[in-house]
Order: sequence, then C-alpha cells, then structure tokens
Amino acid sequence: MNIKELTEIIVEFFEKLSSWEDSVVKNSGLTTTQNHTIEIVGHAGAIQMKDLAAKVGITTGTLTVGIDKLEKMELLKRVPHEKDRRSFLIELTDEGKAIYKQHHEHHLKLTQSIVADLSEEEQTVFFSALKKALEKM
Amino acid sequence: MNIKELTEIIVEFFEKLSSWEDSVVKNSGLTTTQNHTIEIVGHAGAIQMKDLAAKVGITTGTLTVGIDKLEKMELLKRVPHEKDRRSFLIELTDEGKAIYKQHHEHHLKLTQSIVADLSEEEQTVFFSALKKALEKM
DNA sequence: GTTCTTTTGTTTGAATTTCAAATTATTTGA
DNA sequence: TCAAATAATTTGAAATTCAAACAAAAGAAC
Repeated sequence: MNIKELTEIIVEFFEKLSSWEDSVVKNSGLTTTQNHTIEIVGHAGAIQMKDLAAKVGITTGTLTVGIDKLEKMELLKRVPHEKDRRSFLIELTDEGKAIYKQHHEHHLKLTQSIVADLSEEEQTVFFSALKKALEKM
Repeated sequence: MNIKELTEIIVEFFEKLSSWEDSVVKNSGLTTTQNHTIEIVGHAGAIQMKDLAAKVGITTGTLTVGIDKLEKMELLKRVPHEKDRRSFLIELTDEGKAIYKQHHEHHLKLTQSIVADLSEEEQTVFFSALKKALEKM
C-alpha cells in the first residue's frame, strides 16, 4: 500500500468530516466550542472542569465563562463534587441530552450513507481497521 | 455491520485526529485558522480570497486580516489575478511551503503508525473504503 | 458605448472568545 | 498543624470574528 496516497485520503476524509461538522453545528445555533463541549460531556458523562477543559483544548478560565453561558441556556449544569468541595461535575440537562442525541442522529445518517456502498465484508474490515488505528493514536 | 458501533468509531477517530492535529499545531506557533489556511493553500495551490475563505469557513473580511498577518510572516503572498484586477491569487512562499511540507511529514508518520498493524489486504480495503466514503460526503 | 447590477476584496466598529496571571477555597502531604 | 499543590473563578488585555458599509472592477442589458 502506498503510504502517501493513504495519507492523502485520511487527510481528505478528516477535512470533509470537519466541514460537515462545521455546517451541522452552524445550523444548530451553537458555536463550535459549545458544541464540542456538549459532545464531550455527552460522550464522557459527568466530568470535572479541569478534565473537560483539557479535552476541549481550552484553559479552565475560558471554560468557566463557557459553562456559565451553557448553564444559562440550560443545556448543562454544575453538580457539586461529592468528595472535593473545590470541584464540580458537569452534566447535561435533559435539553442538553436532546441536543446531543439529535447531533448523534446526524452522525448516524452520515455513517449510513458512507457505508451504503460497501459490501458487508468491506464494512467489517473498515470497522476493524479504524479500531486498530484508534489504539495507535 | 452495526451502524451504531461504526458511528461511534468514526466519531472517536475524528475526535482523536482533531486532538492530534491541535497538539501538532500548537507546537508550530500558528493558530488553528492560520494552519488551516496554509494547509488549504498547500493542497489546492494558488487560490482566490473568496474561495479560500469558503474553504476555511470564515468571511472574506476575516480572511483579509488573516492573510495580512500571514503575508507579514512571509508564509504566503498575494499575487494579482491575471484576468480579474479585483482579485488575487494566494500562494505559499518557500517558507510557507516548508511549513506545509513539515506538517505533511507529521501526517505521514501518523499514517505509518496507523497502518503498521494492518495486513496488506486490510490496508487495501481500508483505503478503498475511505475513498468510497469520500465520494458520499 | 452607457448604465445598472453583481462580484471581489477591504475597512470599520462592535461583539465574542480566548489567554495568562492573580485570587479564593479546599485538599494533600510533610 | 502548616506549607504546598490543586480546582475553579475573576480580571484585564489581546486576538479573532462577524456583519455591514465601502471602493473598484467586471458583467449584463439595453
């Protein structure tokens, strides 16, 4: 297999997925960072500020402001940490969960359209290749 | 093939690639948008402001400021459009090309490590699956 | 060829986002 | 018990972004 060609394809795949994500997000009325935040909380579940900031790729100071806003929008909430009174766990509200789910539906549709042209065997290999790739990253 | 599982994996793959890209970019001293701009010009070659803005996902006003800065950093340059005196073509300078190449090297290394665990046949299927997927996006 | 409309890129002013550093409250560990 | 480290917030300043207004040039209609 030609590594250069494969790299090109991976980069293109990433680029297209990014634009797709961008356009989906723009229609949702949320900013990229807000959407990213909800995605991470939705996927990871209750999570501390500092860990969330690291995952989103911003400082905790910036996150504080961002969470203030999302809390006002009632998409997520701060829940006091049981064992550490300095800390909070960030969780999605019902409305936040709904938005997360809706976004996930978009992803499902995209996957379906991606997969439609692949044979059952190709799908299986594609799946396991991605899985192995993930372990390396 | 289970669509939900596959979707999960694709999203995770995308997430990891994003963080990887973020960390690579942060070490380069460029902002995400600046890097994105250079990536697109590097990949697409000489390109007009309006097309570049669309690809980066920003307005032309924002791009004007961004290109001003990158031009001062001597990473790219405005070249007058031959047939349309309103317009410019944006091109990478030698230094810009070097940065683009360097970034591409990082991608090559990542691909190599991703592919290392796949059999020749898996690689081929992975490649063609990605290719087919691209057409659907 | 002249006029009207559209397109291309720039400028402007305001809003938003972000960060680094200082601050507060709490936990950890010596 | 007390000093150091950690979690989150606040602050002030810088950077990024957008929408809208603008100038210059191209294209269309007549």
